[in-house]
Amino acid sequence: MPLRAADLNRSRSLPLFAGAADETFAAATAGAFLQRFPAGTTLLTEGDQVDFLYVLLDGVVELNGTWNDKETTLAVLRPVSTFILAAVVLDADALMSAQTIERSEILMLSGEALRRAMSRDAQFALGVAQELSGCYRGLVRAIKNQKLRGGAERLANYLLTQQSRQGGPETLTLPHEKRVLAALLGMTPENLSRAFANLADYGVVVNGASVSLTRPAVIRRLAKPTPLIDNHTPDGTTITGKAEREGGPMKSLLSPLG
Amino acid sequence: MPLRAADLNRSRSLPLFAGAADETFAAATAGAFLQRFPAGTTLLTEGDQVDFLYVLLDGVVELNGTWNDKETTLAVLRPVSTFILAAVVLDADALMSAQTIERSEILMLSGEALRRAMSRDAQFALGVAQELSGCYRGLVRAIKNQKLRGGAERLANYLLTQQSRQGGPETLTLPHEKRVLAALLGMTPENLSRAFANLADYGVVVNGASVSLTRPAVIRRLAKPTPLIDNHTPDGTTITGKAEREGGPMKSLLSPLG
DNA sequence: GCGCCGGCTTGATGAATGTCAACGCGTCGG
DNA sequence: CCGACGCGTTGACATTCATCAAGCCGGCGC
Repeated sequence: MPLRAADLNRSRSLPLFAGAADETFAAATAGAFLQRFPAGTTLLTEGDQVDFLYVLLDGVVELNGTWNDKETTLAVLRPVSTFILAAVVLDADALMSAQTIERSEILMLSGEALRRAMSRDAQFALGVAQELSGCYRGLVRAIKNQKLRGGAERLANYLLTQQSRQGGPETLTLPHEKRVLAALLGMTPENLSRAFANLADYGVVVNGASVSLTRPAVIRRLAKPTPLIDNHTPDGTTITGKAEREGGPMKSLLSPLG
Repeated sequence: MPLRAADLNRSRSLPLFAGAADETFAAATAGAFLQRFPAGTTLLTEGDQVDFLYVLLDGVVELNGTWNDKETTLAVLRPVSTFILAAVVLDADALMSAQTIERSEILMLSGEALRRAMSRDAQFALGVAQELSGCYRGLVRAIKNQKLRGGAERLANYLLTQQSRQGGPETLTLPHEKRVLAALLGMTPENLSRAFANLADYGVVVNGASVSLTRPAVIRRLAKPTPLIDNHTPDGTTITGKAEREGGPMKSLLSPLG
């Protein structure tokens, strides 16, 4: 609950607020408060009225949707990320649920205040529009990834993006439990296992959470990555501050989650 | 090419411009021009630099993405709709291709001018953010629809939304060729045929482009429509002018396309 | 140490979907 | 009138994927 200056500073450096006047930022964060949640907490259920913009400062949260007793993961977020911006802008119901995967620290900003701030500060509204554009494009990538590629191909591309985000070493570390990864890639844990097994022929060696891509050329020939689907832009924990780079809240959508 | 006042008026009534000052609207439409395209024209290819915001005034256009010789339809748009707003806001490459399905009339607005206008007029920037939020939510619905429902269920829900949009009569008219519908629902034309055949047991009678939903209760029990996925809001050809209603450019995403 | 439990893997099976081929049936042009 | 062509349908088949069941393994508490 104690709202520290350091926490506000982290929000200030969000691309979302990049162009905003200090005055605007102050107004937008006026009624803000910080909250800490244990792992497995449901922050928001789809259909709920959304009153706050959430800013994940620490931890991991998952966004998912359900229908008819089935569930699908839409994104896994890492700090610093905002989420449910679109619902806040429209003052509408949430279309997805959010729950913590690990113990998380979340800053909550009044939706009402944000909307007022947008009306007053064109630069801030522009920042919001840019952030939303990034989210939108993240979703377009996700749909293309989902509908155009098979399971093994999605995994291969995930590994390549992950490798790129971690600095391009031969062996990378999976940032999530495999079950979470499976959900993110739109398959069952069983099929993720089999997909890994298939990739063995392409020089992918798995050892727990660490994965080595021996034979980069071969795996790339299978994955056929493209900037029109895969966003290899480094974006993970470090905030760039440049609003133009794509991948706001949803940056972690398919591969971009590390 | 002749830019008539009537055409500009139609754009003026777009929710996108609802809050904008007349001055802003004038500036944004300064270098605008109107263009007419025959059916089957490619307006934009994914990867292209985007210099204009497109406003579909008449006709039908399809948005799709490709990878590895496969193609998927992301949306089918009807007038009046804007498209590739996100790319314009970020001054980025297009993530999807656009092509006319029928002869179309399209207004093209300078992206540069739009971005400048956003910087100057907070109300306009707010309108853009709202439009983008609607698009974003449309995509979220699309992903949930795609990942959580099977083919027959997607079709059933499509029919229900379509029925709702056409005023709720027992028998509705498919607004597209079946091949286009199949692509929109994420299946092959063959499977669409079979899906229709399956729905016969649920009181769905197909006769060319006209479909009758005898036994509404039965088909609804199969479809299980929900506002968290299906947007039954009437939205088709008539512009509401209310920016808050959801479903901007992408409103036609899954069912909302008529 | 022992046993329990959760995450992961593996195999067997079935449902859903894509692919390929053939056919009916309209439209259109010779 | 006839034939070509495009759309839609139907059937046989292959592939992908989910589901169910069982087993392996490492961590942790007793």
